[in-house]
Amino acid sequence: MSASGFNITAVERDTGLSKDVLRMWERRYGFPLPERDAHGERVYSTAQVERLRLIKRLMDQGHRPGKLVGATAEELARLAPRRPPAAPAPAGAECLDSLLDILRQHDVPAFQQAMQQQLARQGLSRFVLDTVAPLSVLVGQAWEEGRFEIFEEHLFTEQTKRLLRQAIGNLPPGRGGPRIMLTSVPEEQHLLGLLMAEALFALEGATCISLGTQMPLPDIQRAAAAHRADVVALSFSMAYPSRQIPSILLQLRSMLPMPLALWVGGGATARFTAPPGVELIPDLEAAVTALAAWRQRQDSAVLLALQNGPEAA
Amino acid sequence: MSASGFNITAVERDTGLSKDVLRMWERRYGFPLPERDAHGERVYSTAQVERLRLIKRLMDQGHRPGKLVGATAEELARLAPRRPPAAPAPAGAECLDSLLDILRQHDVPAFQQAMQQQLARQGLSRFVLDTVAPLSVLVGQAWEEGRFEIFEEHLFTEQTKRLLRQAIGNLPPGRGGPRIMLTSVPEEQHLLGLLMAEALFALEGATCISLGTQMPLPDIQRAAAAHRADVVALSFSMAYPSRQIPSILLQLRSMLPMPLALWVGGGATARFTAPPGVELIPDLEAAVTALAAWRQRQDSAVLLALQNGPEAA
DNA sequence: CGTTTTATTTGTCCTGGACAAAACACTGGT
DNA sequence: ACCAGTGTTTTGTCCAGGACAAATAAAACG
Repeated sequence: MSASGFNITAVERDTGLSKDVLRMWERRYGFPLPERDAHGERVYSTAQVERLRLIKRLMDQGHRPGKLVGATAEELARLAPRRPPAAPAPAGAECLDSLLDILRQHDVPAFQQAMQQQLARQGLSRFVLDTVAPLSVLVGQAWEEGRFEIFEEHLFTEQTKRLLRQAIGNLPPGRGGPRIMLTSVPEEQHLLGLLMAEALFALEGATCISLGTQMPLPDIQRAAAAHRADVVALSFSMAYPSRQIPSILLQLRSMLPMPLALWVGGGATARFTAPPGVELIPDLEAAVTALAAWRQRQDSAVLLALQNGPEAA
Repeated sequence: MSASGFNITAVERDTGLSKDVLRMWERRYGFPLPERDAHGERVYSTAQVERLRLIKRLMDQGHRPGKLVGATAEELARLAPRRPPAAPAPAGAECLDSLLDILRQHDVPAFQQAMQQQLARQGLSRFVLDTVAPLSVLVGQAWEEGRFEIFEEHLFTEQTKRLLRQAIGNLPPGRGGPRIMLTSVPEEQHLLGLLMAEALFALEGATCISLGTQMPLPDIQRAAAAHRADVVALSFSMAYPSRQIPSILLQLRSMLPMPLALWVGGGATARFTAPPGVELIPDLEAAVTALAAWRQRQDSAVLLALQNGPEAA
């Protein structure tokens, strides 16, 4: 229908490739070669944007752009993710598939009810680990492969956020453990991962302070001080440009006092190495582990202080 | 602590000013004039970033950059927001002020509890109209005037979203009335207004389908069809560039079948006129009115159909 | 006084050059 | 055969300065 074209800003937004990269590829590889409007500005076709999105996805899986711009059908064959052999979720696969089916039928009440049921059956912890997490991966894959519309993905995200928030709200307000501040950096708007982590942390009795997404670094610093946080937990989704992450973490690390822990999770964690002083949380199980480790460290520190000089307190 | 400098990407991230703008200002106004590293790349100081953030905030209030880069103390005086003379909320002001105070003290449990209490006292409808709506205006103003940090505003938004979603979830699932699909266009990420509207609609027994924010226009079209929506409700926040809104609405209107109503609300509604076939919802009271009007129209249409030819059904 | 026309301000896009960091390919030693 | 070190290619980001259009303010006009 819409024969409309995309300008370079729109393409940057829709593909996650920066303007500089788009122009560079055009210069070096001759793709994409957009039309120009009356004023000489680039106008990308829908097909080009589609293809760029595919290329970006393959790059996120570890391929290199130079190899991707040539050829066309072979890419589909090469679709095999290079980085993670990624064993598909084994257990409860039928159940997840049936949830996907409900989504595809746009039956909101049925989806809500099925999820509620699943939550009641599994309990919040297993529900997060065994249902929400793998389901969100499946939805992401389905969308990337064109089997899902954007609005179906949005619907899943919105309904699931709702459910998780409600479940978290029903927990007794955490008073103990570390004070964990959860947020994400600017340009990173995915909240679902943070909510899943928060659910698990709250279940363990930690005090969670949820600031939503897109917090500028200086504000993270100020917020951590204002809330007397022991831990700052960040999430970087699969889509976030992983190249920029280490420098962001380095900078944030230098802005925060050392005793404050910095935990980083999300789909992007597979694609970079953490600077010193930053703990990588590759998956949700690791989040629980990190929490336990923090507490143990804390306990032994207290013990040590008592041994060395009880009067110091 | 951090004697570190910011590179241009970090400044873009933390201030919201694009690299192009930063270089342009340097060329035109001579500010900011960052140091250069060994390789000739810009290195901004913390003070410069702070100042840029202040300038950005004032610009969002309607000031122009040319006037802001000169002078230093006068800006603090000029802090007065230029856009809205904005009559302050009259009724229940003390209560709102006390909520603001709690926020300023970063006491999350106390805020949650106070809001819960307020909700129980007022009921959902009045709570939305008399507490959440004016409070979000106040928070917005406080942020613009520098009396609130960004993270305080985010905290308010996040906690309030949580509360509203929970309250909506506790309502009986709407089965009747129009089927209302709520979402926003790309670049518009504010959800709170949509949630407030959803709460009111759900209270009236309408069926709400919430897709979250940032839905591309073609997907709105497809989603409306898939969900058999009677109404598409969009929200444009104060911050959205109002110039672009009419053309977006015109385009969307042409994509949707005519019997489907298109309702548009949010802070931006004061600054543009609606194209034909689009209903403007300037505030939340109007949302309830629009719903009642839709139903009445529907009823009389049914009645008319019955009078003219009952067998047509 | 309200509306149209002109001037100024301001942001975004463009080209093409340069360089560093990462990924890869190759070497020689144990 | 495996590993460490070195050279080469790939790839992304930054820079400068020019151009222009969209947004805003100022001026002219009815």
